[in-house]
Amino acid sequence: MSESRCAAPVGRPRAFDIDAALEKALEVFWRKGYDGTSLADLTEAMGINKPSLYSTFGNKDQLFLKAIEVYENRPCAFFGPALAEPTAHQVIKKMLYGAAVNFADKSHPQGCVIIQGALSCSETASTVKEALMARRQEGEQQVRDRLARAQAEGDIPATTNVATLARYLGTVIQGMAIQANDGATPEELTEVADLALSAMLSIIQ
Amino acid sequence: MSESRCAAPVGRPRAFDIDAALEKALEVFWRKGYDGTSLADLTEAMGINKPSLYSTFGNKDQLFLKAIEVYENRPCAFFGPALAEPTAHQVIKKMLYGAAVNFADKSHPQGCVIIQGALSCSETASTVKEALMARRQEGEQQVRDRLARAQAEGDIPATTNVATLARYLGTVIQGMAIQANDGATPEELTEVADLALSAMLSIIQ
DNA sequence: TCTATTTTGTACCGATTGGTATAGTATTTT
DNA sequence: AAAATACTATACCAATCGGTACAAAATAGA
Repeated sequence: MSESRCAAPVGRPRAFDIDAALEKALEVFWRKGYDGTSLADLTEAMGINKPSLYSTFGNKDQLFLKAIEVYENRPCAFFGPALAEPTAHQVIKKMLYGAAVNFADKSHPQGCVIIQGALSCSETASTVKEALMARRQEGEQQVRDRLARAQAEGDIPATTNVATLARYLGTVIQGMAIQANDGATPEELTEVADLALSAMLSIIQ
Repeated sequence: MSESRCAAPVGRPRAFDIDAALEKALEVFWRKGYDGTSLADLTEAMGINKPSLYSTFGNKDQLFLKAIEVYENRPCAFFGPALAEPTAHQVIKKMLYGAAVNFADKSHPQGCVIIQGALSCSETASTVKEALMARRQEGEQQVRDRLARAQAEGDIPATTNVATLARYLGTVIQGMAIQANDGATPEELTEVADLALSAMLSIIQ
């Protein structure tokens, strides 16, 4: 009758909290990017030493990938709920305002780690670069699918090109990440969101 | 009667063309970012060795700054002419379509080195990061000033907030840089530009 | 208490980082 | 031809890079 999980493990107990350490790692990657983050940066921020890091998380690449999973579930948790809104109008609105407020939030690094974590980078970062690119494209795909559903439901005119609409939404959100990096406030980004929203509403009626 | 310039200099002549070497350096920085680019990357691409690089360009920081000057004058030469257009409508249009075509141009790295060259980066890159941030903000300031002039000339309604309009334009252009990095084609970015343009036109009449 | 097991801290690995000293070479000036 | 000057090539520097070997330490089960 082996314990399914959470059994007291044999051996010396881990002296740190995996999730808390991951959040620290995320913050460093978010602020400095993959190339700009050293193992020393990570171990210092996480409060652990290199053997613990490697035995727990694999290597720098895998730690980065686990950190951005935390990012998607915690700091950037506006995306999924926005998609689940009942109307296209509300989906778009929640997404734009969510990004505006979240990207400029001063309680963590500004912008979005999925956008800026490994944009222009070395060859050694190509794995994580491609992972981030894939996530961005998947996000846009999800928006496209959601808008196509709205179109099928009669929520968006049949003449509207939802692919272009989704790409436009992605573009504005990605631009807001850069703006947040340059110090834009939540209020300033919300004004941008207002403008983008009215543009999209004029198209989906 | 000292020659004012271009006199045959004394000593062993330089074996490479400074401007051509700068263009090669720009391409590497553009593709890999400041942190992701090593001195070895640079010397290989430029076809020179390190002492030549250091005696001619100073150091990695200064080489980067000189490379982005080349960028502004050559590959990214749509910005200045767009500002010089006679009407706000034409300024905005030229800028959006210029970015759309330029950022996705496959004859050089995609996107914009001023946006992606040192976004999230190490502390050693903070000098160039701040230089890039300043250029972005100056660019937005120039757009804002140009739109304010258009407003004074009656080209834009007095009720329009030109600061928000300029920030929105900057946001869309910065977002298009990310889209270009993700493989968006000139046509796809032009569709985004179409949408952004119609949104702005509906505001400036 | 003893053994098995796991994590921790230190110390280390070769490779690479940005940057430079030095000697040799190619040119202009005298 | 000789001297002065400036660039090039090699070889090197300390520091840091990502990653690991190894032994001490801390726990569970017997």
